[in-house]
Amino acid sequence: MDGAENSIARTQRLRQSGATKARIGDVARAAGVSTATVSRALTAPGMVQAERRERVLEAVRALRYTPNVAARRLRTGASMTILVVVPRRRNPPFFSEVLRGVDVELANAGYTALLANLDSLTGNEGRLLDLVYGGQLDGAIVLNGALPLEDDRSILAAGIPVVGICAPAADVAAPAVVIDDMNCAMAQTRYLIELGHRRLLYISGPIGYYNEVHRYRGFQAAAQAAGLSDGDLFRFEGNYEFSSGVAAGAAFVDMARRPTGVVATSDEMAIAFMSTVRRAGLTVPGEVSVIGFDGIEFGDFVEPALTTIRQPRFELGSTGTRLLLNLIRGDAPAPALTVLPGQLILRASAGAPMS
Amino acid sequence: MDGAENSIARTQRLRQSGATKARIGDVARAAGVSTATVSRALTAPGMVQAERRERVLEAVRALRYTPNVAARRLRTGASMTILVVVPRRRNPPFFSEVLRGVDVELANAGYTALLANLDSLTGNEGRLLDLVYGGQLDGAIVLNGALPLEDDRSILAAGIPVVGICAPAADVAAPAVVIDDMNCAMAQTRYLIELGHRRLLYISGPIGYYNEVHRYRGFQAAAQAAGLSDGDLFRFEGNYEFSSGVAAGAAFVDMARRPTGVVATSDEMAIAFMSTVRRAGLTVPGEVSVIGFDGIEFGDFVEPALTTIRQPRFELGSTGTRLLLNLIRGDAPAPALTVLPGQLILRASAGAPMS
DNA sequence: TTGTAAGCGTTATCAA
DNA sequence: TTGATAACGCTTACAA
Repeated sequence: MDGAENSIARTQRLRQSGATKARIGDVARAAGVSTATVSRALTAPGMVQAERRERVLEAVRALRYTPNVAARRLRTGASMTILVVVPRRRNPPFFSEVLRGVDVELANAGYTALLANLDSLTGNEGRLLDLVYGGQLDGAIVLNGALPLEDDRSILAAGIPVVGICAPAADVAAPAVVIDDMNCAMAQTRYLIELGHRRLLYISGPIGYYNEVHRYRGFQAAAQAAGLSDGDLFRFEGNYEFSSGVAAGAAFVDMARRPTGVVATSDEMAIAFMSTVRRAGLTVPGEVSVIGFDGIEFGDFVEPALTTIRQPRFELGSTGTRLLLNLIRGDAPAPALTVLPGQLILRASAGAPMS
Repeated sequence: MDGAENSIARTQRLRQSGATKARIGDVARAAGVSTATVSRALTAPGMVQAERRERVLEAVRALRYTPNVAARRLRTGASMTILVVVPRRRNPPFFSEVLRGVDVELANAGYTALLANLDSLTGNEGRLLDLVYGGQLDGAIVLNGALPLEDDRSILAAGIPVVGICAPAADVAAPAVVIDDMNCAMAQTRYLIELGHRRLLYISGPIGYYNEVHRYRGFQAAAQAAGLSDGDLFRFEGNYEFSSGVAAGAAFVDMARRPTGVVATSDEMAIAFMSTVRRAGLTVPGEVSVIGFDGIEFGDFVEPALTTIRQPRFELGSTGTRLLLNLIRGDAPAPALTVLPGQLILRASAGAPMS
């Protein structure tokens, strides 16, 4: 409220002192046309006679006129702004690249991204929902399934188009662009098995969530297909972050009969795991082979270089964004699920088990 | 009372069937007050009689009313939105934490962050400036000195408050929050010198930019203070990214008389450098000691763990943001430069030189 | 193709 | 404390 009053007071002062911002009427007067013509010259140039259009544009330049966005939005009802909901601080190298895909695509289409870190959102969901319900958002991109929610309001109930990237938005019939989690996890697991590993540790993401459900399913499927017994399969619950890799590594070192192969569901966990067990005196891939998931660049600079699954991070972002823009335009009905493939990257952290 | 409730019920039914969004007039009618009272009840509750306020709030809930943001902005002239200009894709682990500081602080104050990746901005600066000049931005935070600019428009000319974080915004008299670059670089260098290194390689950031200028100055000052000769000091031009570390490492391996100590101006470069020279057969810190700059978490998981300078990343973000909010409120005149200290983190990548 | 004028949904002013 | 009402600056019927 303070802000509002100050702002108005300030504007008035500016006006009085002559440092006024040009408005459409000023341009109209300067160009000797009506405000309607100015508006058209700027938003639908084809509808204005060339000569007049020139006069208008010249006046615009001369007065340094920029249309007031709030007024335009109020009048048109479109905000050209997209809400991007980002998961807490997890895995910056991964998400930053996805975001770049989102950002580039949005910018190309003339949209602006409003970034909502789910972190700072805690207790602040309301503010965001005010924006959505306040008509200031044309759509939303949800990067990790988690949506801002209040007792009786949700982004979806607001009726704006939503697209999930990396995972479907929670409990929602919104289209999503995801990686082929299950097959990627199968590829990870199969690779270790083909190297000769028969006893495996799987370091999971938060259990119950979309990605984890599918990846674990892939892990199990590959293990079963190879005839591994349940007694040779272990699952350590992680959260994709370094700390989980450290914890898994510590637990691993203490195991009586250690697995020889480790399937991690994020590169961070894989990297922290390797570092931890190596410091405890184990060799990688000698005593334990490790395969990661994500394909962040760091994987190439750790010791040993990380064998992993590369996700098409940029494409996840850009593809999802294009989908949303189509939705907003009311174009084609989007497919419920767009699945992008991952790619196995062979480096040094996985090899044949010592016999 | 009865009348009000009936009225509410009726309106609610109408809305639900008509799928219209409630407006302030609907609430006013339902509560039996004027729109002015509704507005006050929501933005300045103290100015409304308790009993009436209750009636209004009840109607708001019943109608699921959320004020239209565009209208409010148009009327008040305040957008409660801050532009955050982020450098290209560089060093996600570093900037993501700075951004978290920004985001948390902004959210606390009820502001929303508009993220502009300088990457996608290329050729799109105009769009952003339209927003600024269109009155949709109350302030700007610039994360790396680079500002969107057009022939005749710039964020600063628009007259909104600007704050630089990590580096002062280019060519501008805007306040900034930075780390103590020079002293940190001196601390890096001095540490290597105290370990016994007399021949040093400095891997720079992009030459000419604020941080690099000051860090290099610190490097030189420490070297001179220790009486190192110019012939024993080398500078490799980098850009803070992995690729520079790789290039520096390759060049290093080829040197005839190699330095024994390496001062890197980013952790990514330090990490990539270590990895590169190790793969070429050199030992770290045996044959070459390396010290990084930033303090990202990855540094703890590489081999050997990276000795480095830790920047207070979150605080850089939050401090700068508080500064901006003060500026917007018109509070105290901000200091031109707020300098935060770094911290030397001792790990394993630097040791005494082999004699 | 152009101009006139009616809103878009708020909040601030002013009078009561 | 409250209500009527005039902006805020733009776009778009509608009429010419």
